Amino acid sequence: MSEPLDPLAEILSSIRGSGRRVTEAKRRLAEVLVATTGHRTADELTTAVQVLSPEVSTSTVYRLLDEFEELGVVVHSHLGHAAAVYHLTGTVHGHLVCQRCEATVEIPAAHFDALSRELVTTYGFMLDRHHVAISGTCARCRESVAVTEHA
Amino acid sequence: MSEPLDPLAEILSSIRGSGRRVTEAKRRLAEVLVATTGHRTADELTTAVQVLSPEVSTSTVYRLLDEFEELGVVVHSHLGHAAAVYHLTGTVHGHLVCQRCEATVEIPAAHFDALSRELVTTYGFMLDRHHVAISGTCARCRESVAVTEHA
DNA sequence: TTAGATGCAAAGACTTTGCGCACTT
DNA sequence: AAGTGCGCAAAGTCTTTGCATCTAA
Repeated sequence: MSEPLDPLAEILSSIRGSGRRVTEAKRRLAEVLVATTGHRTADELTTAVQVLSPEVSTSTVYRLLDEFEELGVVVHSHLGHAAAVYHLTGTVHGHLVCQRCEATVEIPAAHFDALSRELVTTYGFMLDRHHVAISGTCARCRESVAVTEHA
Repeated sequence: MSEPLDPLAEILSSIRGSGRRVTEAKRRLAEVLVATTGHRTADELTTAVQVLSPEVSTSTVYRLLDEFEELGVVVHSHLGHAAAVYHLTGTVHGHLVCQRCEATVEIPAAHFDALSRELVTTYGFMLDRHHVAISGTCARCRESVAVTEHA
C-alpha cells in the first residue's frame, strides 16, 4: 500500500522525478517545510533554513520555492499587504485573514464546496482550493469593536 | 437616506466632513475614480490623474488613496502577485482571478452570502464583501488546458 | 495666518536576475 | 566530465517617508 509516505521523501523524489538535482539547499528547505505548520514567508523560511545551513541565500530560497511550486509541492498566497506566504500542498485549506489584527485562521476547504460549484456553473471558473483567502474581521476584533462602540 | 447624489460631490463632502482639506489633487483623483470602471492600480490612477494635473505625484496618489480608504470611499485588493488595485466602495463585488491568464472578473457579492453566513456561525468571522478575491482558472484557460491535454 | 497637503527624491520592503564557481549526477 | 544549481550582489517593483514649500480655509 502506498501509505502517506514520508513527506520529505516524497518531495525529494518529485524533484528527482522532474529531472532536477537534489541539493543541500533543497533538502533543507524541504525539511523546514515539512516541519512547519501554517504559513511562512520566504524570509521566515530562509531564516529557518539558515539555522541548518547558514550559507543558503535568500535568492536560492525564492528560486527553490518557485521550483517546488512548479512541482506542485507548495503553494503560496498573498494574504495581506505584506510578503507572500508558502505552505505544503498537502494541507488543503482556505484562509481567513483579519483586517484589523492580521491574524489568519486556516479552515477546511470544504467550506468552499458550494461556492465552488456555483462559480463553475455560473462562470466556468474553477476555484483553486489552495489559494482561497478571505478578508474580514475575526471574532475577537468584532467583540472589541462592539465594546468600543457601546462604551 | 437621500438619493444617490453625485458621487463626486459625495466624496468631496466626506473629505470636508472629516475635517480635511479639498485640494486640486484630491478633486482630480476623485474625478478619475468616479469615471473609472473596474480596478486600477495606483500607478494607473496616477497616470490618469496626471492627464488632468501633470504635477500630481505618485506619492500623493498613494497618500490620497490611503485617505480615501480611511474615509470608506475606496477599497483595495491584492489580486495577484502584482500591484494592489483600487476601486470605489460603491460597487460591492467579489473578484475571480485567473492564475493562468491573470484576467479578473467581477461578480456580485451575493455569491458569498451563504459562505458568509457559514463563516460567521462557525468562526465568528465576518467576511468583507469588498475584499473577496478568489484564485482559480477561468473558463477560457480551462478549455485551452483541456485541448492541450487531448492533443 | 497656519497647519495640513504636496512634490521631489531617497529610503524601504519584497522579489528577481546576472555571473562565475561549485557540486550533483 | 558536463551542466545544473548556488551564493553574492545588484537591479527591479511597488510603496512609504522626510523635508521644505505651498496652499486651502
